[in-house]
Amino acid sequence: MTSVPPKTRIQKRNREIILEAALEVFSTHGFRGATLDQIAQEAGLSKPNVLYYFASKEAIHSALLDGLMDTWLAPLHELDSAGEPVEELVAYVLHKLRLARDFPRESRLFANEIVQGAPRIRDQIEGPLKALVDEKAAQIAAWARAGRLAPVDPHHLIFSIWATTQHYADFDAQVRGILGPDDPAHFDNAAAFLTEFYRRALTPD
Amino acid sequence: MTSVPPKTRIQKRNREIILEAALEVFSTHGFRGATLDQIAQEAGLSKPNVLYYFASKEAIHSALLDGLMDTWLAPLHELDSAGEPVEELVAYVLHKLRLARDFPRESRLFANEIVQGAPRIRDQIEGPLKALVDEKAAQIAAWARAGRLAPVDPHHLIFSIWATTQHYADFDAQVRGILGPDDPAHFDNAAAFLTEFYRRALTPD
DNA sequence: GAAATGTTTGACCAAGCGGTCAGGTTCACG
DNA sequence: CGTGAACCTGACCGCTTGGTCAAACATTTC
Repeated sequence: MTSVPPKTRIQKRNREIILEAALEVFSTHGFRGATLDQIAQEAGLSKPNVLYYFASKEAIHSALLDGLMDTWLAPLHELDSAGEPVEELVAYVLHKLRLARDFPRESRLFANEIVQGAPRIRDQIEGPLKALVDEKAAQIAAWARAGRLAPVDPHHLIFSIWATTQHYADFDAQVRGILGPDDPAHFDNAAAFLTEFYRRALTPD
Repeated sequence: MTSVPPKTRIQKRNREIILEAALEVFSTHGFRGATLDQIAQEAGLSKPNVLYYFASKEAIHSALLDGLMDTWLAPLHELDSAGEPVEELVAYVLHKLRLARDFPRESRLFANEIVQGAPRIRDQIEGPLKALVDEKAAQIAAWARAGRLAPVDPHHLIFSIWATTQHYADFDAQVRGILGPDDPAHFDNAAAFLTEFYRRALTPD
């Protein structure tokens, strides 16, 4: 928001190294559980050097969250009102599941934040996120009214999609504990299950 | 496990006060984010007094998790192989949703723990929880084979139920941010949505 | 090649942390 | 009502935390 884009290439590189390290640490320990020393070590820099690039621990965390929100919302943007409703929604489910598989740390960063009451991103949730969800919910409701989709509460449908997909990133430790640590296909199985599941539930009679 | 049941009524009372306060604090800040001072203040006791009843911060956290695991597993135990499959599963969904509504702090305590890699309850997950889930998954698979249930991957079905119900406790901040802070019926709406949703998805053709 | 600017660090600090302890207070019970 | 056990607390301790700073080291620029 207020930050000027980094000037030198060293700045650009080190800021990125720090954000990468911070993502690792924040996503596995939460904001308070993470320490600057941990982040510095993970980044291969000294602590004062980390603070040379970011004003504070808070600032690193904010930078991460800001940079992420857009990526996280993107797939919902793609819900196309011109498409075939059931297939559009299934595609959204699979897109979100892919995100959970490829960016689990980002997902857990959000999860940590929201479980603890979203103190730092409340505004983003009540503002742009709510606006986008409301818009897409209206779209889904219109589909349902037109009989092209089983009648569903659109907001709760969206929640269910978030829940079922992000579960594989956020609760990975539990999923792996139950399925066994090395079930390499469990994301594929999840994809198959969710596809079939949402298709059955959403296809109108 | 090793703890002798408290003797005096003062011990019983204060241990309970401390656990109640600790649940509040741990569930909103995570283990590392919570402090003994916070717990002591919330409990209305001095910090040394808290440590008179529990050996350490760890010990309080363990006591909470131990006492909770059973409650959390109970509804899955009730899945009755003699019942009607779809209705049994819908009843399970609603039972879990009620738990999320009535015990959100307990749910968030687990969520915090699992998001951060479940370092303290890995054994419980890979042991008793996995055993119970595998048993019930076999039951569900049998129902599906008998044609009394749509064909589904039983493990992923159970994950989806956990995800969709606990979502309303764990991600409460997000749900409220989107639905508006005072939608008193949102749990009822969720119940209606999930009932309809799982019925459609699980009823065999 | 030197001055100016940008980068890095060891040493340090105040505050907060989990936990201890000596001693005072309250309670149960004969 | 006396006494021993249970309960409670202020003061304190060693350690970690986020953050500072002066000075050393690189890098760019002219």
